[in-house]
Amino acid sequence: MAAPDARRAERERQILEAAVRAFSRHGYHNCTVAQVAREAGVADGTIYLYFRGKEDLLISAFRHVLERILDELDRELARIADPVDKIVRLVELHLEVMERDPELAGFLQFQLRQPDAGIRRAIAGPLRAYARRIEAVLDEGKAAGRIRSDLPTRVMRRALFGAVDETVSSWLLRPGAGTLREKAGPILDVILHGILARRGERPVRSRKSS
Amino acid sequence: MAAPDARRAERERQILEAAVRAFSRHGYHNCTVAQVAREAGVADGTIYLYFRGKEDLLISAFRHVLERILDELDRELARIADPVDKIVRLVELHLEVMERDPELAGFLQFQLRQPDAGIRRAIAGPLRAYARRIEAVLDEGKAAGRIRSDLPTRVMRRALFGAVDETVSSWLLRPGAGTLREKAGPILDVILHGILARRGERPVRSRKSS
Amino acid sequence: MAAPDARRAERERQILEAAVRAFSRHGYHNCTVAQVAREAGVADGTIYLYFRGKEDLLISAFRHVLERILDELDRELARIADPVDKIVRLVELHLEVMERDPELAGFLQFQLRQPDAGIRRAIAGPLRAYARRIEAVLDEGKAAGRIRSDLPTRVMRRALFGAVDETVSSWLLRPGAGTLREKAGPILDVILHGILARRGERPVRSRKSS
Amino acid sequence: MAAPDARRAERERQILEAAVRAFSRHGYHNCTVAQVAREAGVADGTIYLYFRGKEDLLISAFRHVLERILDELDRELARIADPVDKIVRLVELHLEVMERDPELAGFLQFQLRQPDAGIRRAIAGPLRAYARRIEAVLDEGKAAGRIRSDLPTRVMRRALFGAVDETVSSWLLRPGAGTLREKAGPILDVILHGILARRGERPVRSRKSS
DNA sequence: TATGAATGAGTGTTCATTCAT
DNA sequence: AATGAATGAACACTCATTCAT
Repeated sequence: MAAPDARRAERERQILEAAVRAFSRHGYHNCTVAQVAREAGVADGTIYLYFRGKEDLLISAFRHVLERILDELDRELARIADPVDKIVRLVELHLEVMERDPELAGFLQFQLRQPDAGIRRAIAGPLRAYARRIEAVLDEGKAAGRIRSDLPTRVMRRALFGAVDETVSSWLLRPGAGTLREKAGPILDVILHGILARRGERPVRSRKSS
Repeated sequence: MAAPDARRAERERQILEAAVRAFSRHGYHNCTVAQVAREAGVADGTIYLYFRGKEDLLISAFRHVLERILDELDRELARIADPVDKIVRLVELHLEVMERDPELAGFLQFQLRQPDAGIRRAIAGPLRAYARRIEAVLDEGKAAGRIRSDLPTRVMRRALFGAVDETVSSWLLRPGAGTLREKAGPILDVILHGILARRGERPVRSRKSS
Repeated sequence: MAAPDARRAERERQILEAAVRAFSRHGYHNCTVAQVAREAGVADGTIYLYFRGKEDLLISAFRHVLERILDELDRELARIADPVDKIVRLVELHLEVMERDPELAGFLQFQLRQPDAGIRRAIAGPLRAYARRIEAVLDEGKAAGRIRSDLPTRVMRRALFGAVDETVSSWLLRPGAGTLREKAGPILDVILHGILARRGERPVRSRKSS
Repeated sequence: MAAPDARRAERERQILEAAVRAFSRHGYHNCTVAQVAREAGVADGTIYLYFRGKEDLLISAFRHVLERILDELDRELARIADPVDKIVRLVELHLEVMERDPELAGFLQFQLRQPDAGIRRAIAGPLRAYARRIEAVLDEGKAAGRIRSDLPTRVMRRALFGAVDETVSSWLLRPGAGTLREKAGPILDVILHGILARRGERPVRSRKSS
């Protein structure tokens, strides 16, 4: 029946998920295309029927993975009304996804951070979709009066994402330091309330500007 | 005969600083040892009289660079009494260093983030020295009652570093988005005071635990 | 059911002529079987129902092309009585064929001259049929007392063919150097009468020498 | 001593001559760079210290070989006064060179005739130097009144070269058909005097022009 | 008969590293 | 100590050919 497209899509998925595993396991640069092919159970040449090359494989794998994460994220956030609860859930989900599949985490956290400028740029595009999700939630919070509106959304987003991202990286480097899920609360506490002790706090100001 | 060790140290420094420039410019993987040698003004083989190989060059360059940054940081922080002011200065200095030398920034921000597990581990060691500086300041703040003591120092450190790090990365990828220095205030504001609107805020709680 | 053999022959011709075009355009080695298939409007695999492989395709294409050229040659020569006129016509026709279809010319002149020994040998067979035509005409001339009989026919054939062949190659490499047809007269003059000055010609002097 | 340049030149020659042998033996396309390296007694990578790549190797080898042939040709021709004798000697030498070193002959006759347009063009340049030698001798003959001046030099050159070239090719394809040297006389006879029987010859004219 | 997706063998080239000078 | 010529292992990618449909 009319399933050649489905067949093709299935094959593509099979290769992409093999790529995530193989890249995560051996490291993008040390991983040969042949290893990805073997992991996917196809011949070397077959890879090139679906992707332009190794780099395209990396970028496509990222897009594939991100798509599924965004889907899950959107589904989850749709169920939640309160903007702050959404932020909470977003952070939790981020950590859950990483903890659930460490190979995926290694892929996203390390293999994707390629020093190569071309790859970085190609990654940046899709990544912005995730950034927009975060900013949308923050803006929603601002509109609802739950999030400070005297700060640029982008600054808050970078702080939030940076904090979570750094946490995941640390966790991957030091296995056995507890679960990742349990870090959600404290991180959120820092981002939501700040680290300053409540009483006697004085305004912070950049001391010099030159 | 006067100072053979000094001579050697000078040569070493010369090569390391060439490595930072060369790696930053071409990318670690695309940069050949010959390019580093040319940049340093020595022969290819000479590199191997000072370093075990390309990887050692990357790691040593990082250590060299970090050492100088830590020296400057320590000098600066020694002048400041207030723990919160120290945090402020730490963030400012981090951003200043990056802005002052974009080649150094590219090196630290991109070339150093190698997917290779071995490199990552080797980088992690020296990096902990920087982490310890941050944590020391935070602990000082806790002791002085200026920083919340109901949160693990490490969590705060990760949030602070992650936020700053993410900001630097973003800035490098989008040139012309203002100076880096001017981002210090807002980031600190987020980390110190949090992003929640002040009045009517209710406790944040993780909604589900499964 | 009507004419399965005719159908097959037609398909074969269609592929062979596509091969001539494709090989000529891209060069035998740079031309993929898939390109020939596309040019012929058939699937890649279909090629292999008609030919053993790429090399067989080249050789068969040559045979196909040569056959038609020989047919035309035979028809033309049959009309001519005088052996020398036959030689003249042979050269003219050779040049006409090449000029008429530059893609065919490129195929015969360049793509066929494969350094591969196996191909060279396979080409040599059919080519001998052309050589025999030339030699037949020369022998006819000898018998009629129009052509010198103190020289081996084969030597004359090689000189004649070599001169014409070299002329075609030169012409293909320098487009815009006149028509190919107009070269027939001078070449024939050389081959028929030689290059030696006949009698008491006086010295001609090149007007400039630099 | 000051012999680094000499050392380099020697190495280069060593590789080029290995390339001629290897290309001739296996065929340019079937010959791997590794085979050339082995033949030259150097490592694969060393080839690339002296040449840009496989194609450059082919072209450089041709230039190298041609240079030596031209040197020998010039030395020989310098000794001869009579222009026609020069032509005779040129043809003899061409055949001698080929016969003397069949591997060189195979290289020049087959491996160099690459269907690849880029290579063809690169070969054409140096080859013109040989063409100019032939034309110079012909012009000399014209000036001395020994060679017909009613024919374009280029036409004569193409006929002469084509005839000799075709002879060499034939000889390489049919070993055991006598020596190459002995073909010089007959070929020259054809080119110098033509193939027409002397008596009763009538003017040759192109019969039709459409 | 025809298709075209899949195969996997084959190779030019780079570059980190070594070592004779 | 310094050089830089030489090394050779490693790898992405192409494409002729096959075969299940």
